[in-house]
Amino acid sequence: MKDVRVRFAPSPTGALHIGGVRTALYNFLLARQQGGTMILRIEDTDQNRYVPGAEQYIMDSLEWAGIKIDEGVREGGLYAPYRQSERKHLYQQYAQQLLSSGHAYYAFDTEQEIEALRERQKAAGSDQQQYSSATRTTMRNSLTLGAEETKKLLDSGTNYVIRFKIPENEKVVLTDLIRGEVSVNTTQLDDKVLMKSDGMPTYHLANVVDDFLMKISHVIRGEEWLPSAPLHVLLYKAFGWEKDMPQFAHLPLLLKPDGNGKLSKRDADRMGFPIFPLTWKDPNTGEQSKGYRESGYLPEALINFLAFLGWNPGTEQEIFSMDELIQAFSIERIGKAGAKFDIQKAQWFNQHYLRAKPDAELATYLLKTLEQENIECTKEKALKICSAMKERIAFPQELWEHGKFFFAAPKTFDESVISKKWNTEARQVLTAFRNALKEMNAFDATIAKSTLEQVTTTLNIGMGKIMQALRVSITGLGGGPDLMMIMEIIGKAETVNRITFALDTLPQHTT
RNA sequence: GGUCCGUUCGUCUAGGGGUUAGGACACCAGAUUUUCAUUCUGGUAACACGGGUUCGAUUCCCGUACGGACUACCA
Repeated sequence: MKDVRVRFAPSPTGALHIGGVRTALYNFLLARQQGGTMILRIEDTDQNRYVPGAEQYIMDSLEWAGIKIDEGVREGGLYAPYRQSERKHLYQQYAQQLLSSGHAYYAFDTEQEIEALRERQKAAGSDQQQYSSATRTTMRNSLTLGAEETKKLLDSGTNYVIRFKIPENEKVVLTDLIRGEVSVNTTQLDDKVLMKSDGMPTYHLANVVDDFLMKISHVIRGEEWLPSAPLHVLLYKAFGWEKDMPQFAHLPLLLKPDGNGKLSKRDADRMGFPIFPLTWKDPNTGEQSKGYRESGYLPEALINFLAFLGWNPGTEQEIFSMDELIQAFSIERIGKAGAKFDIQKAQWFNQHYLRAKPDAELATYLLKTLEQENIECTKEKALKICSAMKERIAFPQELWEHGKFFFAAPKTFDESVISKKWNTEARQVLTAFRNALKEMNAFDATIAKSTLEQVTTTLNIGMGKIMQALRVSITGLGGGPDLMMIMEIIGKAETVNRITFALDTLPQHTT
């Protein structure tokens, strides 16, 4: 079996879409599993749509996600260059080959002439393709004009494109690794432009030429390419490369969470989740889109989530590291139907991976946030906070967002807790507890607990009845990590102050 | 419109001629937790429809419906 060589071939027209990340991932998994090569090829044949920074963004995104490139623009490789704009001469050369073998022809039709053809077909009620075996004889091209006239036009610098001459009434069958045999008749195909009038190739030509030259073994790409796959097969045949044709695998699409249709940036914005791996600022509009990274998603969580959108191992294991995915992956187990994008599941994965992180790593993150907020905190304290918080958060930023009370006394108190639990008994216990605390020297979570137990026993009031009140007096909230640990972390003096403040300011209900 | 592709719980999916149609997320309930969350236990919930083939079809075949992709000198 020939070496596995796969490529991810994005176009640098903007940020990398999350669906693109999944495509890259599947390619990568196959390459790694088979001991093959992962190639990043930049498909920048459309000069009008080129966006500065997009290429760098794509590479940064893949790197963040843990998808490593073996050959590419940055890495180099035996088949360089990996940027299609730098391979222009190659496409011209291969287009010439097709021209001389009679598989392609020059076309000189203007936009208006093409438009006129379209009108004629519309009037005739035809369902056929625009420029095809049925209509090419009526147009201005090297087939109808003859060699002499064609040469004259070429020499005079007339604009032209090179079109592929689709064979007449032929059945094209291709085997897709995911969908099985797909067949289509060439009467349904049109004479696609291979070389544009600016001298650049179209996707179809460049893609086939490069995949051949780069010895690509598997073309794994989105389902949106399935309709043009027969054209690509025809191209391989025309070049005489049929035996070296890569195997195709067209991936099911990522669908919007509600309703139907391809997942778009619009949907993501509307539903409030990222669509790009990293934050992206569109240089044209100036619009900024928050990425998965900046939203607190861990790369391992995103990868695990993405891997399961369209693929599954056939076992009941859900948690997979990249290495495990590499082991378990197989194209055969990729599904055929589109997968709706469920951000809740991504959050669950994130929560899982976040919990698995050592406290020290989370503490480093928290400390960085605190620095930005100009809040002092020792490493020991950060460690304790992370340990206390980690079981109840899904994103690292929640360490700070849900843990502000560790650093500042509450200014407001949860109304529903106050109305339900802030009563005479609670005030009694809190007062006694606060007074007892004042008297002591040593203080930690265990002491806080035993002290509170003593107080409640003495006053003969159940601990459950006053816990919420105590919590709200210290954190302002109705929920949070272990209260005794919170008191230990903020310290005795702060605990006493906060209880005192609450007793002084909150209404003295007598319920 | 045409071509191609698809259709199992709300979502991701397993399964496959005879199953109590399995798991996960979400949701709901109970337990535990002195509170919230965690954790644990349990629960609700699916084979798009119609014809075949067959002793038997969710599974195979054909239609229908629905959905999607494509239909550029964009990728």
